[in-house]
This record gives sequence, structure tokens and C-alpha cells, in this order.
Amino acid sequence: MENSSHTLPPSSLLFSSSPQQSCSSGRLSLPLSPISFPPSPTSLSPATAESVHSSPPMSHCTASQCLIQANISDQDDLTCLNWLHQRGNLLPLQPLPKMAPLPQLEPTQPLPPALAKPPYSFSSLIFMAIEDSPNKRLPVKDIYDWIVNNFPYYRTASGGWRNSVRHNLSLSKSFRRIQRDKSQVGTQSVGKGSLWCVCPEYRPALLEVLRKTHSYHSTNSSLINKPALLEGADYGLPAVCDSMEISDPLTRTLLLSTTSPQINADTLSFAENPPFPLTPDHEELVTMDSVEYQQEEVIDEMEKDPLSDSGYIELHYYQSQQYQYLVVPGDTELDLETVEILQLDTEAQEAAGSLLDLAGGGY
DNA sequence: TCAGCCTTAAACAAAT
DNA sequence: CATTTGTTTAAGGCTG
Repeated sequence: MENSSHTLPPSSLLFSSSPQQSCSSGRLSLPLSPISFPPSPTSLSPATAESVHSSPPMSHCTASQCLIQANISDQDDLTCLNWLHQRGNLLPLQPLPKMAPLPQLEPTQPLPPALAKPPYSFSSLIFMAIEDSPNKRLPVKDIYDWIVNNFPYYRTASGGWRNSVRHNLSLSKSFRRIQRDKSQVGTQSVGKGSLWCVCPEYRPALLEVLRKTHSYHSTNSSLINKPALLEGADYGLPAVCDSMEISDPLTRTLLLSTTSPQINADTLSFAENPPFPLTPDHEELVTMDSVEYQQEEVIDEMEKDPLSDSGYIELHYYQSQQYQYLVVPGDTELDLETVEILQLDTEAQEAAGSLLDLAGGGY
């Protein structure tokens, strides 16, 4: 197994993703406050904000959903940009005034990372944008906005990249177009075009690409082209360690995910509250309110996770520029004190290691 | 060399 | 009518 020290920095604890875990189960008792998860619809247009409030009521939720919910409740204003200010190391991403003059650089002066082209492919950018949305679906315009807001390079780039975004959406099998809910015509602006989401079956691959790109560029400082949200954070989670804040979408995308689609927290939230019917046919357009969703079908399509029946869960965290995880018994009371104990518990680490070996290794 | 992936550009149609 | 959105084709660069 590689890169898994099985030590867990308590304050960088993220989430387990056992299907059985839910906020209402009481088994996850993370002292997560104050959570300052970005409300995500930061850059959303009013048309998209509509979809935020159209989320189905959650009788129970996944850890990530609880986080998001907790935050949304604190920030009703969907245009609130406070989360961007909540980390001192987000200067390049601070919401610049729309017409803010960009720094004038000498011709020979290298571009600061925030203004250099990000290393991420358009597919990855789109993926991150969609993943960072509350309902995992965005219209094209909001994908543009997300990219611009998170990667200042595109603020000044010629408009051709938007064409590339649309080109990617259309051409890539990873993304699926879904119709907006037309039932709200007359009450709110429906907006132009469709919503785009990530095809669940391609999500693991997209995550893997993101991980590889992230890992490569985080270990090659000369090639640094960090997403603005991570600027100054060394791709790590120092802010998380300090305050349990997870402010950047890339980190959230990576850390709230696991290698297994079945126990992926976002996938679970998606499966529990699908914003639209899933069909294997990429060409098919469906309305979001017309088809009953069958969770079992999605689960069946997913690869069986070796840990799913083991009674163990995965904890994902970031340490030493590596994404690592620890496997602990599923009924562990996951407060920080317990985590600290686990960190010192070599027996648990050995158990985790053997389980991980069984599960097929780490990152 | 080749295939595959990605980016960029462009043209066009449809929707708003 | 202008703009946005979505699709398609083509070409070139990069990489394994």
C-alpha cells in the first residue's frame, strides 16, 4: 500500500462515507462548528438559485449534506460571498470588483500563479464547478461564472474558452444535459438552456484525473499553477486544521469523495436525493420532476465496495501533500478526541492497513 | 509513427 | 434582432 501513514491529524478530519452513516444516525458526532462551507451558489444566477431551494426535504442526510445544510442555514443570501473572506490565504480569489483593474506586469515578468493558466482540463474545471454546486447541476452560464470566480486567469482570457467549455459539455460523455424544471415558469426566470450534471458512472474517472493533476502540480512547485482558491494554502488544508473550514471547491471535490463510488458521500447524497432521473442513455433528455427515481438501480450499477459490508468506514484526510485515509470501525464515535486516540492506536492502524490491502490499496 | 486526448476556432441552428 | 446555448467539424499540440 502506498502513501498511507494511517495517522490522522485530528483537525483535518474529513468524512467517512459509509452508506449507513448519516447525520441522523448519531454515529458521526464531529464537532464541526463553525463550518464555513461555501454556500456554493456564490456565483449562481437567480435562475440557478431557484434550484437551490428546490432541493427535496432531507429527512436524513449525508455528512456532506449536513455540512452544506448547516452552512446554508447560516447564509440565506445565496449571493453571499462571505465564505471567500473567511480564509486569510485566499487573496487571489477574493471577489474582485467586476471591473477591478488587473495588475500591470512587465513583459518579462512571470505571471503570478493566480493569473497563469490553470493546469486543469476543461473537463476538470466543469467537473469541479458542477461538484461545487448544491444540487450537482449547473447551467452553462454558472459554469462560466464558477470558472471565472475561481480561476482569475479566465477573467482576462479571450472568450474562446467559453466555446471550449460548451464544446466539452457537448462532446464529453462525462456530462449530461438535463432539462430545467419548466413548472416554475411564471414564478421565476427559468433561464436559458439546460442544466448540466456529471454522469455518475464517469465521476470516479473525473475524480481520478483531478487527483492526478492535483498531485502532480502540488509536488512540482516549478509548475505551480494553483487554483486561486488554494493559493497560499500549499494545496493542503492548514485552514482546515485550524478551524475545520473547507473553503476551496477542489479540496472539497477531492476530500469529500472516496475511490469507491458506492461509499462516496456525494454519490450517496446524489443517490438519496437525485435531482433528476438517471438514465444510461446520454442522449435522453428528461424533465426533472416527471420520473420517479429508483435508487436501487444506481446502486446496482456501482461497483461493490470491499468495505461496504465490513463494518468499517473510511476517513479521508490530507497530509503531507497526499490524500490519505484511515479505516476505522463503523461504529466509532468520531469526535476529535477519538480521532486523537485512533491516531496513536497502532493496533487500529495495523487493522486499517490490512483492510486497505484487502480493499485494494490507497492513493 | 500513431492513437488518444485536449484545446482552440469556427460555423451553424435553435432557443430565449 | 441580438445574444446565448448547444452541436458539430476541423486542425494543431502534446504525450505515451
